[in-house]
Amino acid sequence: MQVARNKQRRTERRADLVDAARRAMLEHGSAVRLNQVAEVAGLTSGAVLYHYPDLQELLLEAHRAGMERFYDQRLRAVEGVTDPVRKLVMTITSGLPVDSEDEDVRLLCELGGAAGRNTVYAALLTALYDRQVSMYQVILEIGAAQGVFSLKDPSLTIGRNLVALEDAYGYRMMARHPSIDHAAASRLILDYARLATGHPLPAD
Amino acid sequence: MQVARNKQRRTERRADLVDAARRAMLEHGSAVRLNQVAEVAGLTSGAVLYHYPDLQELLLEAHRAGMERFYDQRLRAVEGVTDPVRKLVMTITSGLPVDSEDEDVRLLCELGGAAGRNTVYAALLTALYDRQVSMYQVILEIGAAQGVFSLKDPSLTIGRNLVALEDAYGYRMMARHPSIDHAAASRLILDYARLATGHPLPAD
DNA sequence: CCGCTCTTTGAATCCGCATTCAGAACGAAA
DNA sequence: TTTCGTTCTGAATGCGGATTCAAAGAGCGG
Repeated sequence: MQVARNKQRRTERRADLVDAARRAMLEHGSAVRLNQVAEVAGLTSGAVLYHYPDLQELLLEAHRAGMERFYDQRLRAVEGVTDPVRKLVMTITSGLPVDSEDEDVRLLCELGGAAGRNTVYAALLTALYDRQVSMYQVILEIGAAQGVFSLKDPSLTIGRNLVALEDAYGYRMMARHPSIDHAAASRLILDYARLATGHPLPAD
Repeated sequence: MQVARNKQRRTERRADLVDAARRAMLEHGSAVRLNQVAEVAGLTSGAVLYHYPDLQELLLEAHRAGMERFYDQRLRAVEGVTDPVRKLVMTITSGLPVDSEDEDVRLLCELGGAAGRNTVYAALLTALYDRQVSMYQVILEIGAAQGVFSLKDPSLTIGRNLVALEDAYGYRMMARHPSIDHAAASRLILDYARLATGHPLPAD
C-alpha cells in the first residue's frame, strides 16, 4: 500500500508547511511573503506552491492551527483539576501570555488586527472567543451549584468579561507595557473574578 | 512674509497627507502601499514622496493622529458633565466603537496587531492605554471623595480593567461578533463598573 | 505680464515578488 | 539496475510597486 504511505507523507509535509507559515507570520506579520514562508520551511517558493497552490489557504490553516494550539494548551493546563476555585484561578492564568514573547498569543494579536478587514479571520476569532466564554461558564456554574461561588451576574456576563480581560491584557503584554506583566495581569483579572464570584480566590 | 505663508501651507499639505494615509490604512491595513495613499490623497506617488520622503514616517504620523482623534473625541463627549455617575457611564459608552464600521477604532485594532513586532507602535498604544486609565481614575476618585462610589479595589485597578474591557469589546465588535454590539458591550462593562463602584449606575 | 519658487506630474528605471515549468533528485518497487 | 511516480529546484517570465528626475504647472510678488 504505497498509496496510503504517500498520502500520509503528503499530509505530514503540509503540516510542516503550516507550522513554517505560523513561525513566518510571527516574524513578518499577517502580510507574510511566500518567500519568507519558504525560507522558514527550508525550501524554495516553488516547493511551497506545490503543496499549497493558494498561499491564503496556507495562512488560514496556520492561523487556525495557532488558535487550536492555544486553546488545547489551556484545556490541558486545567485538566484533572476539580476544585472550582483552583480551576478558575488556573484558567485565568493560562489565558494570559507567559511573557511578551509568547508566540501563540502574538499570532492571535496579529489575527485580531487583520480581523477588521478579513471576515474569515473575524469568524475564527469570534468562534475562539465564544468557546473560551463557554469554558468559563462551566466552571462558574459548577462552582455556583456547589455553593462555592455566589455569582453577582449571569455566568455569561462574567465569562465574557473574563475572556475580554484576558484578551486585552494579552495585547498590553505584547506591547510590552512596563508595569503589566503576567503576574500583574493575573492580579487584575482575579480582582474582577473576586467581585463577580463573591469568593476570596487565593492568588495561589 | 511669503516665507511664513509657505511654511504654513506646507504643514497643511502634510496634514492632508496624514489624513489620507489614515483613510488608506482603514481600507488596506497597516501594510498600505504608497500608491494607495496617493490615490486617496488625489495625487501621484511622487507628490506624496515630495512631502514625506519616508513612507514609514507618514504612517506613524497617521497612527498618532488617529489615536489623538479617538482620545479627543472621548474628552469632548464628557466635557461639562460633572456628576460622577453620569460621567462614568458616558465615558464607558464613548470608549466603544459606535458600530463595526467605526473608523477610529478599526485603526487602533490594526495598530494593536502590529504592536507585537513594532516597538514604536507598541509605545504609542501603551501611552494611550495609560492616559485612558488616568481618565477613569480621576472620575472614580472624585466619585469616591464625594461619597457616591465606594470603590471595591484601588482606582488604578478598576481603571485598568475598564479600559481593558473597552479594548477587548472593541476588537469583538470589529470582528462582528453576532451578539455583542454597542449596547451589549456597554451593558457588560457597566455590570463590572457596578460591582467595582458599589453604585447601581443607571443604564441611562 | 514676467519671473521666481514651490508643487506636482508622468515617464524611466529598478527591484522584488508570485507564478510557471522543464528537468533534476529522490525513493520505492520490480 | 531500471523504472516510475513524487517532490523539489532553479531559471524564465511578468507584474506591480518604489524611487528618481526632468519638465510642466500653479501661485504670487513685482
